[in-house]
Order: sequence, then C-alpha cells, then structure tokens
Amino acid sequence: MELLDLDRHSVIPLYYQIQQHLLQDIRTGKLKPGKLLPSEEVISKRLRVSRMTARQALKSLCSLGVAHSQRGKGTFVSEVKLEKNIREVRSFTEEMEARGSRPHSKVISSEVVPAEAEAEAGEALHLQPEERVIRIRRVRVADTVPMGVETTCLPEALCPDLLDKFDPRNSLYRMLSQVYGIHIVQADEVVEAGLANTEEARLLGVPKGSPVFLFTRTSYVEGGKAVEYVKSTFRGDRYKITNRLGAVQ
Amino acid sequence: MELLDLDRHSVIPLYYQIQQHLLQDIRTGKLKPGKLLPSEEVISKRLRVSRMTARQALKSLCSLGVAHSQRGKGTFVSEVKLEKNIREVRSFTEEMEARGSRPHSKVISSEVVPAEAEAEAGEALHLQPEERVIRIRRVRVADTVPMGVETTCLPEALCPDLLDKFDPRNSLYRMLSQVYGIHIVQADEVVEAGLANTEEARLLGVPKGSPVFLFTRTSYVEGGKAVEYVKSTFRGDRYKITNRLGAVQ
DNA sequence: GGTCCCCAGTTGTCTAGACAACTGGGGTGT
DNA sequence: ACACCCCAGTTGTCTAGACAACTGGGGACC
Repeated sequence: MELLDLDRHSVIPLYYQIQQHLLQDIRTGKLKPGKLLPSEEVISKRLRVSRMTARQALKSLCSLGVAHSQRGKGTFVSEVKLEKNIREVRSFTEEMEARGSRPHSKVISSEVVPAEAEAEAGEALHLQPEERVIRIRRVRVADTVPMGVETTCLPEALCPDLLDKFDPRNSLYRMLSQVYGIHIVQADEVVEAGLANTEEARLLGVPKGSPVFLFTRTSYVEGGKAVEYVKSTFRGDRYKITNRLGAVQ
Repeated sequence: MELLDLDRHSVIPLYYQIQQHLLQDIRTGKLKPGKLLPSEEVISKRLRVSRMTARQALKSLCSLGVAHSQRGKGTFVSEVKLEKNIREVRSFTEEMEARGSRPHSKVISSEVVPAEAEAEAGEALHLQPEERVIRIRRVRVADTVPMGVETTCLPEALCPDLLDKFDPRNSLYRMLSQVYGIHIVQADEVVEAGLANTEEARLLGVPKGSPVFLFTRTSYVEGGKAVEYVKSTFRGDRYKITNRLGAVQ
C-alpha cells in the first residue's frame, strides 16, 4: 500500500490503479482472507485521493467477489478458494490460465458454412439465411487432459480472413481483439446438464453416457451486437462451476 | 418517471427508490429492451437529486444485469429473457416465484444429527464433531413437477426449535430471517454435472442415470459466518442455469 | 459486577460541482 | 461527394465535503 504511487497523468483511472494494487496484495497473500483492507479514509489520506475514489476501488473489489464490506466495521478480504468463474467474460484460455493450468486446443474442423446450416447460431447472431458463418470445432485441453468440445460460430462478414490468420495455439478472443478490434464485453450463458454422445465420448476419452455440461454462449460487443455463438460440451468429472452469490447493491 | 416523488425522509435511500421505480417500468414493459433509460442528467434535474445519486441508481440496475451503459450514448435496458439466476442469493421459493411458477416442497425427512454424521456440512459450518445439525431433506416441486432433491444442514445452536416451527409450505429463508433474524447475504455455490442414482430417480420421476445438476451451497450471514450447507440434485431435463457475464467495473 | 453512555472508527448516502472522453449529427469547406 | 470540425448530449472519473448509521471498546455510574 505504502509503496504504491499513483500515476495521475495515466489514462488508467486512479480507482483502477488502486484496485489492481490491492488485488495483487490479495493474490500474493500479503492480504489474507478474513483480514481487513485499508479503510476508505486511510486510502484516501495515504494516496491523496478523495474518499469517493478510494471507495470506488474497494467497491470494485466487492463486485469482483474478492471482498465484502460491513457498515461500521470495514472491508474484508473474502474467503476464496479460487478466483475463477467470477463475473467476467473469459475465454477458455483465460479461464485455464487463471486456474494455473496450461490451456491448449486441437482443431477438429474449421470451415465456412451458410447460416442456414447453423440455424441456432444464425438466429442468435441475427444473420440472414444466405449469410455465411465461420465454424471452428475444437477440443479444449488443459495440461494434456481433454476437457471439452467446443463449436464456435462467427459471422464471416466480421472477420473474413480469420481462418487464414488463425493460430490454434493462440486465444481466439485475444485475436479478435488484436486483429479485428472486436472486444467482447458481455455474454449470456446457458448451462445444461447432459450425457456424452458417442463422438463426444471418443474425443474426451470418457465412456459414452458420462455426465457433461452443455454450455451455450452468445457474446456481445459494446453496443449489444452479437458476434459469437458457442456451443460446448465439457466433462462433468473434471469440470465444475463455482459462483459467488451476494446481496446486490 | 414524472409520477415518482421521492420520500426524502424515508430510511430507504434515494438511489434505491429511483432504482425500484425504474425496475418497475422495465418489468411492466413501459421501458422496453434496447430503449434508453433516462440519462443521469435528466434524473438529476427531474427528481432534484445530485447526479451521483442518479448515477448510483442506474449503476445498480447494471449490476443487477437488467441494463448496460455506453459512454457517450446512454444507459439501455438489456435484452433479457428472464431475470433469473442473476447475482442475488435466492431460495428455491424466490427463484421459482421469479420464474412465474408455484413452488412447493415435500419433506422426506427432518431430524437432528451429530455433525460427525454430516462431515462435509460440519466442516463447511465450522462445527465440532459433537455439535448437532438440523438436517431437512425435501423434494422441490414447481407446479406439480418434481425438480430436485435438496438436503439442508443448519447448526442446531442457531435455531434450536426450528423443526417445531417449520412449515414446509413456507420458505425456509423467509423463516430464518423473520423468526431467528438470520439474514443470508452471501453464498458460494459449486455446480457439478452428474447422473441420478436410484433413489433420486425415484423421487424425481426420471430414469436412473439421467443427467442432473449437483449443487453444493454454503451460505453466509453478514460477518462471514457460515450458517447453511445445502446439497441438492436437480433434473437436467427441466432445469437450466442462465448467467450474464460482463466486463466488471 | 453490570448497565449505560459516549466516542472514535468505519461504511452508507448525498450534494454540487469539475473536466475528460466519447457519440452522433449537422454544418462548413474543399 | 467527401472530409473535417464543432457542438450538444452522454457517461466516466474525480474532488471536497457533509451527515447518518452502525460497531466495538472503554469509562462512568449505579
């Protein structure tokens, strides 16, 4: 805390600089679960920012789920096993890196098909039947263990030469962001429970009929335009979802 | 909007009164998905509150997932199918009522057992082996359809005469809150995919081996004390989880 | 010993402003 | 026709303060 000096001329907001610094202290264990974070007053005085800015830094930690506040007492670091599956949109790559695993993908197929051949995707992406979608089918692997099968659909119009440039070792999200300026900021996800079919069982190395998660995700850029539709099947024996629910402000 | 006059002497915060009013307009359809909400400036002027207060009302709608903001453009009502499984801690009863179904429960068993007989629960609730837990096993029903089997464990010390007073037609959460002053404000939930065993299959009226969700939830009161440990099995064919992921502030 | 009260510390709410950054549209100039 | 600029409207960030509400502890009083 004392070591941090803010860059007041940076484009990065002050509250965000403070939030990141506290987050680092939490991640490295310098601030332990159950312990008090510096109070709004203290942050405000020490870093010479207004109390509202200090407060915004602390509140943003609360909305990430890594802290919680109590009136009259203070703001505490929450008990967290793993900081995963919190509210942010994350690619498989980011998710696995956050869990400390090495992510990896095996492409099964990649092709361009008319939207009418992928009806659900076409509808979710608001495409006309004759428009074309890029469809990439991948097995997602974490540390050599196959975790899931994923089919991603993107409108061809948005990234026409994606398949030429796409490097399966890289994160698709990272590429969309860096090459095409497509920044996914929101996603709706539906999770269902199901059983592995023959093909999925073969690809994942589990018996047919094993329990699996079925994810359906539609991703949006700022402005609400849908840019990605993903259906995936993940192993029920190796994958779990954790979620922290809270009283919403 | 014009009709709302704020009660400035109420204990209910102004921003919350505004939030509730906007929420109602959204729910009744007066404000439709995709349409603009009144801007911070407009709310501020019309209701004579400071811009920060108006802003807090709009931000709280965003953190509920029912709206999203875009710099330079405004705050929009989000496309939502159902306002379910958003970030709030909800009991089954509240969840079903929000979905428009009539919730109902059938108690299979209710008893007091030593914590060592419920090892996971004892650990999650930080109990000594000799302390006792109240264990209630219920089938959860929505509109006559059995949806899941749920086992709830609570420390006996917290609500010793619960079993005498408990009315299965009522929400357990509501009762904990009203009778014992136990207000659950946070919960950690783990979701796994599994298969129905023989007993679950019978209770739920599905074939053995059907896909199910396995939920494990630990609930906390303000202060971080764990007060409830729940394991439940829900039908995969009738239940799905929806989640909106977003860029966290 | 116990009860009550007060006080310092903390978060919650609210005000009244300021400037920055971005959007979208209209007008001007080329 | 096109590029550019400017402007009004909007959200994002930030300041400096105020009072309310709650917590926990210590001290005064009985």
